Amino acid sequence: MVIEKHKAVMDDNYIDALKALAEPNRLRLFWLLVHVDQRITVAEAMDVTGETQYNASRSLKMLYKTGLLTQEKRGKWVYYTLAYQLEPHLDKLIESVRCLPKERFSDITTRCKQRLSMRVDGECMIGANSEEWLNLIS
Amino acid sequence: MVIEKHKAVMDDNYIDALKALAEPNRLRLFWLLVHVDQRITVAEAMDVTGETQYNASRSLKMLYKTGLLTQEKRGKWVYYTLAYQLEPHLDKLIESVRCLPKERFSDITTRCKQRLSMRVDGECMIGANSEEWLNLIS
DNA sequence: TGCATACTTGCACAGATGTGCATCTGTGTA
DNA sequence: TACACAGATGCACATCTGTGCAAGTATGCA
Repeated sequence: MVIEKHKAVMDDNYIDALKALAEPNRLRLFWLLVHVDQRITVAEAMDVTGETQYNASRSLKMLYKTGLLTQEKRGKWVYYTLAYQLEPHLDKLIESVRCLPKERFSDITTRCKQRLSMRVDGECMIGANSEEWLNLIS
Repeated sequence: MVIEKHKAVMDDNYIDALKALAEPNRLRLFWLLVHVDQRITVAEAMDVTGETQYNASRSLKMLYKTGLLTQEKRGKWVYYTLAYQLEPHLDKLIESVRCLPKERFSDITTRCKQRLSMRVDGECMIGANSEEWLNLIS
């Protein structure tokens, strides 16, 4: 029974990772984190993806819980980053996402670069839906 | 708009593959097809996994529709086989499944070998839940 | 041609999942 | 200490998904 439970837990982790990625918005967000090679805050994710605060927060949190992302709290900001040195099957899963055609995500890539350009010394300073951001993308 | 639609279709294919694998029973079945290096019929899948005819059929069909499996009809039997030479992101996805710890699937592996031993000249000859099969595993 | 068998599919229902709204927690700042 | 803001979470509801049941399709055999 203990073994059964252990198996179930291990299974669930991988299953949960697949489920987390099997949703277009989360896949886009994760693809971004795979390619941008940068930590990102919830507020930045909101601006880049155009999602609500709820969705951005939940999406990042979900990916974090599966082990695909790491979390780092800095003051009132929370940075999420692509995890490294994972188990082989999770590493391969990330590789799979990395291989997705870039053309699908060209819009999100541009917006992300714009948003990151608003950082100061590599730190996020401005919240979501700010005047500065709206001017930048208009 | 045409581009939008094209993007959606391409996305959906990968998304559907992730969804198809994000279900424990289908993941087990697919893992088996990745490792057994053999085509398999719905009836054999039923015996090996213990699933109903409905589930075995639907699971294989779903995996087939995502492109992860190929289908070959031979008389009244339908063989499903792992697909090769796929797009990079799908290939990596299969690699990911291949990397899953074998211990989780030791039971299903044993049963599959037993079931395949009932073949004649490499062909499936006996349906699901047969006397011969029930004797073999008892 | 009639029947058994292998597989697929439509239907109904229970459980899981995504989303908007509102609220709550935690942190920085005046 | 009071307030503003980043982020997390509970609730209600619509949608999606897995499953059992039963009927339908297709193939082989007598």
